[in-house]
Amino acid sequence: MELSRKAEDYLEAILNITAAKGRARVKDIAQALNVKPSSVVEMANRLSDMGLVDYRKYDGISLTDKGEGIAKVVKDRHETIRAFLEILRVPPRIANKDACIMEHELEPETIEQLRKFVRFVRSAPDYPQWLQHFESFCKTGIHPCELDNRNIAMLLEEED
Amino acid sequence: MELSRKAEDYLEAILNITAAKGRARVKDIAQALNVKPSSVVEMANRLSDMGLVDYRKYDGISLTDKGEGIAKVVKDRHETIRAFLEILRVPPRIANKDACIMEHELEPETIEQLRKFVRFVRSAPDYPQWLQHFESFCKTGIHPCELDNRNIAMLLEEED
DNA sequence: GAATTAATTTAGGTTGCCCTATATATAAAG
DNA sequence: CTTTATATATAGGGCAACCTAAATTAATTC
Repeated sequence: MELSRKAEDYLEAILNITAAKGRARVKDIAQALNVKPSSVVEMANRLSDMGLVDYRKYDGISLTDKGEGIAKVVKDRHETIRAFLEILRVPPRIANKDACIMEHELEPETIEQLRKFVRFVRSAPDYPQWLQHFESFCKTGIHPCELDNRNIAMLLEEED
Repeated sequence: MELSRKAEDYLEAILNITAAKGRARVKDIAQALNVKPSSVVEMANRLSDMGLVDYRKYDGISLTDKGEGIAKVVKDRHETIRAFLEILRVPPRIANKDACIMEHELEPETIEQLRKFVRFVRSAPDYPQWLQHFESFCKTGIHPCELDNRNIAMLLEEED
């Protein structure tokens, strides 16, 4: 009973739309996933057969408990990956888009390491120095720690 | 002329097999990608139509210059992602597997940030302290920097 | 409440990627 | 050089996701 990427995308979209608008209509789902309404109907039937959504014609789509459970796991993965990419200074819109792509099929071990990394950065008492270094590395291509004592001495001299 | 994930996988496999064994035979490619030989033949024809491989029946498959160029870009992405996941302490086999999954479709900006991150870590003069901290965080769930002076004082007292 | 507009559903088709079973070509062994 | 084994190729299907066009139902407006 392996769930496809796309099926996960649909579940996540339904969860988000339901949270935002109370009810997930075919049109909204189609818009969110950039597909045609007929494709949504097709998937709705498939998900309904799997017991993951309740789908009655002309009356929107809602998650079953089982479907909601899965959707929340998917969404949580998504959030982790998005946060992680933003730590790496991927622009927010791209981070979100790529999280959509990465969130499926990665091994649990990998997701877990991403999760730990996010927690690690967030649990630091101050804004981590290495992250500041990473930022300046992104801009200059130079690792601040490469500047050894001699370089620092030179820099100080220049300040005269 | 968008190239599909799978097509990229085939190109990368052909590059690797050619490097290792001199010539990429249908059987080897099938084995590398876990598909049946007939699937390889089908894709070989498609890639040949696109001008990415030279394919003559019963005589193996080789990359054209164009195909080799693409394959090398794909392989480079793969290596970047694999290295990156290993920095995050994802076990090597899983890192490699998940790199296969991630290497397609991520935005160039995201790949670029991963690349920078890998370079950043590698260009550090010493083994980065924050990485040591991340490792102990993975084991203990505690961020070493959370231990402020008081905690350190307590720890020192215990050493008496 | 009849007519129009919008949303949804159905029917039928396409593409990518995979498969099995069968046929054919090449390589190895007798 | 013929037989056998291995590798490759072809034919014919299947399935997931998508599409367009046509039909149907629901909602809105007059």
